[in-house]
Amino acid sequence: MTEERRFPDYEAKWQKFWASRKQPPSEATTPKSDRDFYILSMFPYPSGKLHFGHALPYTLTDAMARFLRMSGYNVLNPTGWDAFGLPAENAAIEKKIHPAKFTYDNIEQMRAQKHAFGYSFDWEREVFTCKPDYYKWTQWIFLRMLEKGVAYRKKARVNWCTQCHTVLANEQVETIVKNGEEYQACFRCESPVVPREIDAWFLRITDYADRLLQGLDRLGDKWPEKVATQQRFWIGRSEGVEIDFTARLKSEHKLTVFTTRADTTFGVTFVALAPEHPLVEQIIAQADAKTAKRLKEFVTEVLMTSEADRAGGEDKEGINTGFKAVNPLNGQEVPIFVANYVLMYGTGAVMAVPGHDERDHEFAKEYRLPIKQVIRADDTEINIQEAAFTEPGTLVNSDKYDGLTTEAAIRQIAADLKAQGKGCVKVNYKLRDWGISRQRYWGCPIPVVHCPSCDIVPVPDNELPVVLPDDVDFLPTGQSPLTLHKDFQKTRCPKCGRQDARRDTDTMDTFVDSSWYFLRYTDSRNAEQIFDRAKCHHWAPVDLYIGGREHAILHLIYARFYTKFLHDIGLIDFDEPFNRLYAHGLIQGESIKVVNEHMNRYVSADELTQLKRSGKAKDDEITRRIEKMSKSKKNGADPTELVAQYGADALRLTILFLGPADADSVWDNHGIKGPYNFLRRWHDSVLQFAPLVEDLPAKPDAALSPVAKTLRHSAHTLVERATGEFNGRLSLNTVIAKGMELVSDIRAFVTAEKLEGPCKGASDPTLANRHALLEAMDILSRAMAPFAPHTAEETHEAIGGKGSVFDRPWPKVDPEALVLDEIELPVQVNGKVRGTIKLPSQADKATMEKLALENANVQKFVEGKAIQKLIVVPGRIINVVAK
RNA sequence: GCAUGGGUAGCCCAACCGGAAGGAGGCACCUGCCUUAGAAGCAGGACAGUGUGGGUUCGAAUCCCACCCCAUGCACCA
Repeated sequence: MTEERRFPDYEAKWQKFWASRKQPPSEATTPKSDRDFYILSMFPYPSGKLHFGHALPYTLTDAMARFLRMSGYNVLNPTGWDAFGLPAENAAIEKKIHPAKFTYDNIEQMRAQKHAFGYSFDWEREVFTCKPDYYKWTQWIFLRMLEKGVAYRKKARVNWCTQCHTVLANEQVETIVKNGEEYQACFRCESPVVPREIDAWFLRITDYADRLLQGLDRLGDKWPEKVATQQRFWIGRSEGVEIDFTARLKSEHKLTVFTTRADTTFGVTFVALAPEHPLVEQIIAQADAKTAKRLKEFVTEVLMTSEADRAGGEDKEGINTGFKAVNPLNGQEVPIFVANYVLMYGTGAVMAVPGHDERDHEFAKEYRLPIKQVIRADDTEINIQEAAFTEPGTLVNSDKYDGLTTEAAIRQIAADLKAQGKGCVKVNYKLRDWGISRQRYWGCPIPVVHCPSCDIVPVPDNELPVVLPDDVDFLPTGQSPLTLHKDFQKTRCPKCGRQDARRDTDTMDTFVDSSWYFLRYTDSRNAEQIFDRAKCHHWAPVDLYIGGREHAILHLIYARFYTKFLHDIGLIDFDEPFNRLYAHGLIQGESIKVVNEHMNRYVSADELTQLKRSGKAKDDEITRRIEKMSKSKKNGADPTELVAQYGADALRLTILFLGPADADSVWDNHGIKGPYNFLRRWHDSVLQFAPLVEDLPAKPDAALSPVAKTLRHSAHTLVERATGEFNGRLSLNTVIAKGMELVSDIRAFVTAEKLEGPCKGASDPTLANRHALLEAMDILSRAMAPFAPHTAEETHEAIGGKGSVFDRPWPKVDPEALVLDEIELPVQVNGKVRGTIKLPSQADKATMEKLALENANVQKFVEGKAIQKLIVVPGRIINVVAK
């Protein structure tokens, strides 16, 4: 494989050529037209190393962008850096490198890697979320939110990461199982998460819940169903009824519960409160000493575990408070419990109906509480003592509501309660407001000032940005370095002028930075405004957004929320940021674990070969698993190394050849050989055949030979398939396969037609064939250009192409070339293939029938039988039904 | 448990708005040619009947029903 190393050489050549003639997309401020296309891949966190999680989406995006440009679109394909974030700060603490230096060094490296892949990004629009010229506008949006009451401050129980010493959003907490133990962990460092009370900034995303939901419907099939479903579930809209019970403590208190099953109100046998419920405090105060003590202990214990952890817990526990609540519908008194399974959702109190709710049923069994049936199944017998019946049905034991259906009863009961002033219809969401405060340094400062007289005062727009100071100490104390930075904090109150005001030391969640970056790209160098309105509308919204499914809820819901907010304050006309979303799959690796007397750990493939050779690992001691690539599992591969070894084109092709880009796939280092061989075969063949088509005289009128027609058919099929996939599912693997086929067809054609030497002029009898060959090679270069741009340039040049292959238009399908003169068709007798017939492709049904029945083998099978039916599917098959 | 996607040759993948599994293609394998030999290359070849069980149909990998397995995400939200 030594001599083939020339690929990387010509790759460098073309990369230089492209850089020298790069034309940025138009800066036009005209309204967006059909020919303007904004394609975007999610910008990366600059970890310093480009991995497969980047290489796949960028390769896909680049292929698409190149295809679109060749097809005549004015394409915007920017990139940038999601550059704030914890790793930089951790590096600062551990390695004493300033986060800024760490980040910019990483960016340098990754930028070089991106270039090596031959990606055609619009670099002149590059954004860095950590630069003041960007985060000035992140702060500016925050101030607008503050004005509108969308940003607010409240004391809140938050998820605290014990390792990162910071607050995490609910969405950033994962359930992790390690050594059989389940716990709530930080999505980034996997350390345990505990609850904590803290003053924090929130964004009122819940106000947008309904619109976020409706927007999903509008996006329709332009977004993957899976992502839309996940977001709907996350928003978790539920319609129900709030019902006012009366809690009888020493005095009477209103106790409101939320239920989606108001029809089961007659089945209530107890009321359960979340430990956080406001009434719990009073109950403890008024309960007898023994109960109060037990309650206090219980509440403390439950609150110690984080909310998510509580949900994961298996046993339902609770304490009977000794107090009763009155059911407003039937006046019945039921006991009030405080229970661990009740969340601070809705009102934090539930009316428990063990007969028709699984959770209440489980709890009732545990504490021997009555289980009452109030719903009857319409067709089956049910035993409510055994298991809860949670389906809708018909009401029983419910007084005047008996006989109503679930649906009707809910409506009726809600109306009756409302009339009595004891309830109302209510919509609840699982979605919570977005806590954005982080007690960290390397993030966007929150632009507010705390004044002893004026309380919270926004920093005036003309004082933005609030710049992150450089000179800070990084100590592993868990305290934000900004809280130790006296000069940063010390400021004058913008409102009253007091000198002893203090800047807020929180920074924003990095998801805030990435919630609007796609808009900044449209005018990324604008120092006066967040973006020019006209420029923004020339490109935005994004036509195609490409990224991983891991962002299905977090980033994508935040970005949609931000877009709606910016729409509401009149900045933009649209309120959905991404017209089409393409969620690419994950490239996984095969991990190998060896368990025997020598070891119990993951090994790399190379290591395994050695171990097997030395007899230290036997087949039955090896476990192979397909898993996400990770260092600890030793199943990673480094795309940059592979580019150095095989070239960018080979890696790009391999990545796209792995399978449909929206499916998960497994990386196999051997897999690169196929595409690599293809590139060489394509390149070598074109170089070998180029003299055959040099300086050809004009195409003669002579008819094409059948072989030449087959070649044209092959070439135009490639164009048809490529165009179809780019405009559709993006199963680019099939397009590459067709390209491989065309190379074989070209080689076969030259052999079959015995083409040799240069053309002998206009009278050369092979001239028509040579033109067919030239066309095929030309189409091959152009149709493969989006995938293997360097090789496409090289081969395009070899057959006399001037300039760049990307200056050529995307090839057009000649419909005539797709029609073959003669086709072969299978003939079935009673569903089994019994023969084939050859016939002109345009043959009519009668001819097909005639030829089919004349076939000797078919006759053999039909003999002695009566032909009952003839099914003729033009161009596909003929089936003879005979008995 | 729920949601979404998926089970086709030793492996990856194609066909899946029903129509020949001469598998589109690739990896690995085998045979020739080339070579001093190997590697590479060139030409060719072998290998599955589509997770399981039913149904619809002239015809099912494709449509319908039930079940099994894998992947990913969410899981006490009343």
